[in-house]
Amino acid sequence: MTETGMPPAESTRLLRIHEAAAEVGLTARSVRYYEEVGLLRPARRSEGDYRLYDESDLERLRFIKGLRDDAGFSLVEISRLLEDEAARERDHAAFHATADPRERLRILRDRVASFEQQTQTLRTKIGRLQAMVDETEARRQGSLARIAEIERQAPE
Amino acid sequence: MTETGMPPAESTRLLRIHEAAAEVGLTARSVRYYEEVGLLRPARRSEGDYRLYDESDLERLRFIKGLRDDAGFSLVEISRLLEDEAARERDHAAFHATADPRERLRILRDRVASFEQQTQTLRTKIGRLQAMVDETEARRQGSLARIAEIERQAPE
DNA sequence: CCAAACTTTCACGTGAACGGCAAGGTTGGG
DNA sequence: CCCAACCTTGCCGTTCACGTGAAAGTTTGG
Repeated sequence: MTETGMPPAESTRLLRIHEAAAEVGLTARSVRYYEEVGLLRPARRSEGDYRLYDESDLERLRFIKGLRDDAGFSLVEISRLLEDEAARERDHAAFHATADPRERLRILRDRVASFEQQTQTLRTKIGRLQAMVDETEARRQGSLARIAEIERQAPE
Repeated sequence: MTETGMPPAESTRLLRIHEAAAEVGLTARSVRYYEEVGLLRPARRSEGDYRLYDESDLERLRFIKGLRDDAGFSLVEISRLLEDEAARERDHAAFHATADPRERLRILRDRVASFEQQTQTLRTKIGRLQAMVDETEARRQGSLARIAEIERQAPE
């Protein structure tokens, strides 16, 4: 039945590359490429060296896709944004390796700082887009004014 | 030919490609490329076929650069966004060619519609970015909660 | 146990968005 | 009128972000 020496009784289901890619709306090739340029590594490999992705990998892939599609960041920029995230993951291990509350606090505070850094970057981008919206709005108002003018001078 | 023999009373200063490019923070090569893919044509050419850009060209270039750098749109996407703009420019001529108020109203209303289309596209993008900000904020809150927990259990 | 379906790495191909150079023509100050 | 500093088109090179096989190994339903 289920006991063959008991493999890691992890309840985290692991997906192969096509499944994982489909789950987040990417192609397997893209996912491999992201690994190639250092954006993520699969949680583990199977006995036959198949890439196996867990839920946190999927989260990360979704985040990458969001930065790419929605924010229009290049993979290099995403890389920089995720540098903090990488540090976070290293700290994650460190966090569980220590029981010292002071150490844990330091790690958590670093995470908070890096989240703030990310939101700051995103908000800067939002600000620029908003400026473009405002400008377009202004031009629209200009046209509306001219419409009103004509309608005043030559009512139907 | 329909000219009066008089050169267009240039009240607008015209810039050559390097000057125009520098003015908006692009390279001459990029500007030529944008022309190649149909994003803009210079206001006119000199006698020796030099490209000459006027102020409205600069505005357009700034808009393109904004869409490219700030919004992260591809040139194809920009092309679609500016398709309306191209129609606007054709209409600009038509606008000045006609004195019929009804025709002018139609043209102006088209312009307004296209402005609204542009802001809509931009706002969609802003919405997606905002969602990412919200998510990052939520994760930040999670860390803050864990910090509070530790501080409660092990006050300094 | 076997074939189908999936995966691996390696390698070359592709479209977008330019960079850079060559071989000329144009402009403008002296 | 001359020449340096622009500009033109043409064309090939490059980087990014993948796509597309090829050849071989792995997993799994029957």
